[in-house]
This record gives sequence, structure tokens and C-alpha cells, in this order.
Amino acid sequence: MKRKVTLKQIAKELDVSISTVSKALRNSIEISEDTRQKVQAFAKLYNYKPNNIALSLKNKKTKTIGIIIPEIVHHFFATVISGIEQVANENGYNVIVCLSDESFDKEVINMEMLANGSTDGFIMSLSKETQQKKDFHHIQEVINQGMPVVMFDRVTNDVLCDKVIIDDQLAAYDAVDFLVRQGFKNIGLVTTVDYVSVGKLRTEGYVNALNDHDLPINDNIIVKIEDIDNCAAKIEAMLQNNKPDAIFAVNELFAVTTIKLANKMGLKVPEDISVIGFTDGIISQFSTPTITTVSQNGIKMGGRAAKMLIERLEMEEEEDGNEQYRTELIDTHLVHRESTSTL
Amino acid sequence: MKRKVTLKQIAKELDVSISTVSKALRNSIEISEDTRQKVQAFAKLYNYKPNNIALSLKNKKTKTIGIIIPEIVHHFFATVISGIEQVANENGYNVIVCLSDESFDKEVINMEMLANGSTDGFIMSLSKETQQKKDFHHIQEVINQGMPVVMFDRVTNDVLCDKVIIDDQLAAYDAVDFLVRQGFKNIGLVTTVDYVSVGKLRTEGYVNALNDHDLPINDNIIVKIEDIDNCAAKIEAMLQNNKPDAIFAVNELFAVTTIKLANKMGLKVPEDISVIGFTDGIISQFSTPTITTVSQNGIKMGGRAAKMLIERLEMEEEEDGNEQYRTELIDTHLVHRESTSTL
DNA sequence: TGGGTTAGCGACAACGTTTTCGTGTTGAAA
DNA sequence: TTTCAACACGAAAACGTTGTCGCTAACCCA
Repeated sequence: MKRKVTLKQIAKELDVSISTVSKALRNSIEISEDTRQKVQAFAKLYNYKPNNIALSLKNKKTKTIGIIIPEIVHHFFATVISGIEQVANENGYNVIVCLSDESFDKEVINMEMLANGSTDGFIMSLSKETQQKKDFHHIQEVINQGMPVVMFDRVTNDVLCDKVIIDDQLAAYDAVDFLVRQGFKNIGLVTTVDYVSVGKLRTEGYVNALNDHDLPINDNIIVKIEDIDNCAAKIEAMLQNNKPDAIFAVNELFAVTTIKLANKMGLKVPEDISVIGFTDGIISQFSTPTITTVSQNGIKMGGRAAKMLIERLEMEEEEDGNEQYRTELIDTHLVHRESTSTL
Repeated sequence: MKRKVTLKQIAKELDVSISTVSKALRNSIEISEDTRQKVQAFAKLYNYKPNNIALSLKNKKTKTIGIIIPEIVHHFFATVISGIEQVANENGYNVIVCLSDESFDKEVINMEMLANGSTDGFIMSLSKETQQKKDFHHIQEVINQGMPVVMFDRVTNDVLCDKVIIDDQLAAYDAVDFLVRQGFKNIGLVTTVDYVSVGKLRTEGYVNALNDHDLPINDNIIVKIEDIDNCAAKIEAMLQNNKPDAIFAVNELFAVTTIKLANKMGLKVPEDISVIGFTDGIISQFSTPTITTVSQNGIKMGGRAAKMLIERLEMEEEEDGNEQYRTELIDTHLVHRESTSTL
């Protein structure tokens, strides 16, 4: 087992100073051609690579991006990470991933851990609990310390920083508008509880679309789900009692669950009831029927977030006077599949 | 913007030496009660936290685990990361994730990047290209430098290190055995090309099960898929020409694809043909029909891998004479769902 | 008063880099 | 022979820690 070789060892071996080795390896003209060659050959032989930690300490830069998300076993978040990782890698950055498990405390702990020098900046999506508590001091603190933060998807207006989101309200509006134009009049909604920002916005889009078409908002066909595992009864009751002709679900899990429950009750999708979901993930693509859905390009979102963060990191070099935070919108569109029909 | 405070700043402010501050914060008995209190109060006020990078450099330990996997937008790998992250976090480790995109070169580059001080060890699953090339020098090198490596799922015998796998062959055997016992006699196989280690093993399990039941191996009902996007024709032809009464697919994507193609041809699952997949992911759970599958607990796998790595890291403290590499088997079982029937 | 102990603290090295600022040697010009 | 530049290199500081060692003053006991 040969441990990694350091400048010091090379210096000792070649009987020159550490500085000389360092300079020789960086092709400084200060060093004679002879010495340079000798040092470089030796370094190559022993496969010398500078120690990242030492470089980080010296440069006060880690070239590492901290990602904090609620969970990773979730197609959308996985695609976002994928997008981040790609752009990060292209720019010489690594990503260090922490999961909050939707817990406020874990989110705080993770941020504090990474903020102590481990990363240059953060890309994050808020945990449910954080959104509920509306406590963002940990994020604000990190920003105050001069570390840039980019939030995506689940964001808050209470923190000033760069953000990457889709226009949830508009996307939901378009989906519901599409249903209305197809002739549906009794369109149900399966959504989250209100403190989840994206759920709330999508619900607003649903409401606005119905309003604009002079359709009534019927609370009986709106189901707000807190816990996915115990939602069946509520959805079934809604389907049973109010016979909606279409459903807009604010994520694909809700959509597929609704479809399955409908099937169980003898309703055929899309013949008896049409369903539109949100997020173009694995489920929408492979369920039977395949699900018409609002695509939400996670790769693109992650890529953009990474780009924004890196730009800000490299910009800081000069002067950090311009605190012009941006919010970028990633476009969405409806992916038409089998779960919707015309009447 | 108040940058992070350092020992030096505290020392200056309180007019004591850096060592005194350091010791006071660590509650050294060398320091008087008075000074300790004063320093600790000041540190708390300014929210002092030791700089991780400096600690890493000093201790020659980063408390970081490098994960290198082919892709993250893949339910199984996401669950493994989740499992790793959890155990890592519990033990004070962070995880830094790199994706090889199934590319040998990216795998090498990522390893070399992280090996230069960024991580204490690796948990990895081989890229397809690496498995095909059988070139593992980058892994061997890292091990030679004294960094422990744990491989999972896609492993190789050519590298000596800890491994966490399922018994792919046995799991496949059990699945096919189950089909045979249900009365199926013409069982097709949808598998990967041979260089993918897990595909190969699962194929062997299929062959062994049929052999043990004295059933013939019929190459006409075995489809080896290289590229998922262009596999439809081959599968359809197999279904059409050979009328298998059951199919064993080596992953869930192949399973759901087969089901969809069967449906398209007018075959009902499970009435006309039964299907068993591999990996209990989102697709198997939510497709219609839900898919009977070999469960492969990614969370557990990741957790075990993390545990093995951390144990080795903390063990190294003492003496690294005992190179007793272990291979842990994670148990699998068949999850019975709608895609299989008795004859 | 002298010797020894101890409490309380600071100096310094070390981890592995990079970079600035010397410094000694050479050769050439004056 | 003197002067000066150019060349080739080394010493040292800095990044933020921790821990070893040494130092000073106070105190105790004889």
C-alpha cells in the first residue's frame, strides 16, 4: 500500500525545496528546464495529484455544491440531481447530497454541517415541515455568511435568493383549461394540503381556470391529501358521490392512485373519467393507461439551478455588490397520453 | 454579511492565544474556569463552528463517503443512495455523489477526482462500459492507496474488496421455479446482454431452474436486449412466434415493456400470459396490472454497504493487517402481485 | 530563603498547498 | 575589477485546526 505522494516527499527525494517542486509542476518559468523535467517525470512516475483538501483550505473554495432535498427516492428529485450533477461536473464541481426526509430538523442540521466549509453554496428544495413552520433562519444565516443559495421547486418568498421554479399555477391552469375545452364540466381536484407551496399554487391554477370558464368551484370534488397512505377512502367517496367526469391531480402518485381506485369501482379511464397528472415521471409513462401529465423537466431545472449557483460563485470573485436575485421559470407543457379523451 | 468566525479572530478579540481558545472550547482542564466561560460565551455569541476543511486536513479524514453509480434516475439506485445516506448521517458522514452515466471514462475521472483527498472511501456500482471492458485499474489503484471500497449490485471478482449483493442467480432461480410450480411449461426470458453481470447471473438462474425441472432451454423464447429503446420488435416476435405462457424479465422495465407489448397484441396479463419482473420499484407497484417481482431491497443494500465501509474506516485506526474482505448477501423474496396467475 | 510543584497559558509544529519575497550565483557589460 | 541584471532556487507565510511542549508566576513545604 503506497499512500499518496506529497510535494514534500517529492522535494525530499529530489533534494530540492517544496516551492521548487510546486513551481516546476505548474511550469513556472522560474524553474530551469532541467529541474522541471526531472520533477515532472518523478511526479508522473509516482502519480502525484494535488490534495483537494489542502487546496480548498488555501483557496477558501471547495468546488463543491451542497444539495439538500426532501428525498431522493422520488423521480422528480432524482432528475433534478442528475441535471445538477451534469452541469456541476462540466464546471469542475462535485455535489454532496443531503436528504431532509421532509424534516425541518434534519434540514437545519444538514445545512449547518455543510456550511462549515464543506461547500461553496447550496441548491435546495424545502422540506414539508419547513414549509409548514415557515422558519427559514438556517437558510438566511447561510446567506448572511456569504454562501449563495439557489432554491428550486419548493421555494419561499420569505428568503431572498436565486430560484428556479416552474409556473405551477399557470401549468395547472393550462391542464384544467385543456380539460374544460375538451368538454368536461365536472372536474375534480386531488391535491395536497395547503402548506405545500406547489400544491397550493396548482390548486390556485385549477380554481382560476374554472372561474375563467364560469364553472363553479365545488368543494365536494376537491380532495386535499395529507398522507398518501390513507387517502383511498376520501378519493373513493369523492368519485362515488359526485361522479366527476375528469380529475386533475397535482402529482403523478395522486393521479395513478385515483386511476386505480376508479378502476376498482368499475370506472374506466379514460372512457368514464379522464385524468391528468403532474410531473412526467416513470409512473405516468408506464402505468396502464399511460397518464396525460404536465411535464416538469427536472434535468433542465437542476441544470439551471447549478448554472445560476456557479455563476454567482465565480462572479463573487470580483465584487458582491450586486444582489440582483433572479427567479427563473422552466417551461412546462402537457404530455398527451391515454388517460384523457374527448367527450 | 458576517463571514464565519475563526479561532484566530476570537483569540484576537479576547486577547488570548489561539491555543487557549481551542482548548477552552474543548473544555480542557488546562484552562481556568473563568477563561473557559468567557471564550465559550463569545464563541456561542458569534456562532463559532470549527472549519471542516481545516479539520479534514489536520486529521487526514474527511468524514465523507464517495458514491459512484451509473445513474441516479433509476429507482433502485435512488433507494441505495437513500440507504447509504441514512447510515452515513447517523455516523457523522456525508456523501458525495458522482454519476458515471454508464461510461468507463467518467467513472475513472470521478474516482480520481474524489480520491485526491475528497473522500475517505468509496461505495460504487460498476458502469456497463466498465463491466464490458473489464478494466478495473482505477479501483485497484484507489484500494492500493489505502482507501476502502465497497461495491454493490454490479460487482466484479477481479477486484478484492467488500461487496454487497443479492444472490441474483438464486433469486432468478426461485422466480422461475415458482412459475414452473404454478404449471407453466413454456417460460420465456427477457434479459440483458451477457456482459452485464447481474443480467448474466439472472439468466443462469433461469437456465438452472428449467434444467432442474427437466424443461428444455429454448433459445427462441430468450431475448437478450442491448438497447431498451429498440427492443419492441424482438420481444413481439418472440411472443408471436413461440407463444410462451409465462415470461421472466430481469428488470422491471423489461417486465412492463413486455406486458405492454403483450396487451398490444391482444394478450391479457395474467390470463393469457404471466409475467415476473425483477426489482420492486415504482413501476411494479403502480403499473396495471401490478407486477409480481423479485424484491431487491435497495435501502437495506445501501445501509449495509455504508456500514461495511464505515466499519473498515474506523477499524483502520488500529491496524490494517487483516484484509478479510467480506461479501454480504441481501436476501430477496418474491412479491406476489397481479401479473401472475396459476394455470 | 531555597527548591519543587502546579495552575494557566502561549509558542510552535503539523496537515499540503500556493505564492511572495528574498538570496546567492553567474555572466556580461562598463 | 566592479556593477548589475538575469537566472534558479529556497524560506516563509498563509489557510484553520489540534496537541505537545515549554514557560512563568504563584504557592507550598522544609
